[in-house]
Amino acid sequence: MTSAPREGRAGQRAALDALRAALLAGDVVPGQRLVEAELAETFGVTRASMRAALIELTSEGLVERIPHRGARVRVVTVDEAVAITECRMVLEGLCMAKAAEKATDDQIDALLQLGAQMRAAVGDGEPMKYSALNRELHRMIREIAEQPVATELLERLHGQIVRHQFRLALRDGRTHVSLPEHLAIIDAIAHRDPAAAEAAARAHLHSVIAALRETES
Amino acid sequence: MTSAPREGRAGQRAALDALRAALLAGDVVPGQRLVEAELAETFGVTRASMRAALIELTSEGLVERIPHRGARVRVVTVDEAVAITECRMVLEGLCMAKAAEKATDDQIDALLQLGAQMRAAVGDGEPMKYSALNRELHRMIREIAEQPVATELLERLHGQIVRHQFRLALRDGRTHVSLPEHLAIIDAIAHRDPAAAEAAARAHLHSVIAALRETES
DNA sequence: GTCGACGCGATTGTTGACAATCTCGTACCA
DNA sequence: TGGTACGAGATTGTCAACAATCGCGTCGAC
Repeated sequence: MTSAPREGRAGQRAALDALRAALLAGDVVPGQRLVEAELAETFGVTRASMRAALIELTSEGLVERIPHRGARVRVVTVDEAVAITECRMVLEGLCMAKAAEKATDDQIDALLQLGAQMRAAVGDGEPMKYSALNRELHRMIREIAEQPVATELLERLHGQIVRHQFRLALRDGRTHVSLPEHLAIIDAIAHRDPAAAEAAARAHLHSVIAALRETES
Repeated sequence: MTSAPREGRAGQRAALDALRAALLAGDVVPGQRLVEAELAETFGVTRASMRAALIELTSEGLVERIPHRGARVRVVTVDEAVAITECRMVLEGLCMAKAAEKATDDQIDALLQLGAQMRAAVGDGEPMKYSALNRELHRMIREIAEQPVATELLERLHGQIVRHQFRLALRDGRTHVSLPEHLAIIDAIAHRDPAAAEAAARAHLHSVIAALRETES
């Protein structure tokens, strides 16, 4: 269990990972105040360690810190989520173009297999499984692309909008829109066509942006 | 002067800004050790404040911190600089496309005027002035694009490669390659052509990447 | 009755001291 | 002579107490 508080030892790292996990899992609601002393006791570390963790999470964009007024869970508006997704769009496009250039035959086989699993998950009406496969697909593509900078940026940006992503995934019929877009990406990489891969990535995230905008009624 | 050490007051922010300025200005050589106590005394803040600043600068990618072994100025290899520039390429492309969509007549006038100044600076053989105008151009475009997320990412990435940028700017004839690329970007935005603006941005940074690669002999 | 000043409780920011860990030079041994 | 164990010094990580600041409720004046 990562939630087991370890007294003192490696306090900062423990506090950082524990709080980040809690934020990404949605255990704390956006806008909620994050009082240093309170969190420190919860996670079994000292206030200094928790303070360092909060500073780092602020840099990651998960937490908002105002001088002398404390930290809160950062609230990401729909407009910000759109801006973030626009950045993800071009960065994913870069990764997928590079993946199309670099993919080995084995890696392409793995991608095709993953695509088949995703198709099956949608056919069987298993959105949670589809979502997990989706994450695995993106992770695998980033691994193939070998673009560490883009990978880090994408992971950071992803962390900021997990809440919105989650809400999107719940929408009915979302998987039926998403699936062919992902299959198109896999197809383009399988054909080693960087331009098509980038275009497919952009088309996919354009669709995500449109869906995001629909939620702001 | 921002470099004047203010005792105690707003220690963390002061330490952060002071050290970041020193790193960006190249006052400390890459790989150099950054001892907390030493820096704290230099900048007139406490060790805790300097520690917080180092954590934040680590997240910004300017500093490398190893547990129990201290912090050092991060060294960015040419390969990393290329990867960073690839990311900048797609993000700048996004900004310029958006700028082409959103630019007002006044803003286009300002861009054209800046372009004329840049042309003049190159003609007069003033690379430092050209470099300053260059930065101003990119800043202005980001302002027009109104894409805060991309802007922040670009500034962060830029900070990591100032040293390489600086070395590039010194190369003879670099401005004569760079100028027409920038003028093409301005032209595309002035014509409100997002696709052309993005293509011009990419062409420019492709050229920067090629120049970077040439430096790794 | 409304507006502004004051003070209290809560929370963050800072300080100095202490403990844990690492680096590097030195001595010892095969 | 080469290699390993040891220890001193330096540096980071941790801790608890103290000072500064902020939000908010209360009180008083007009």
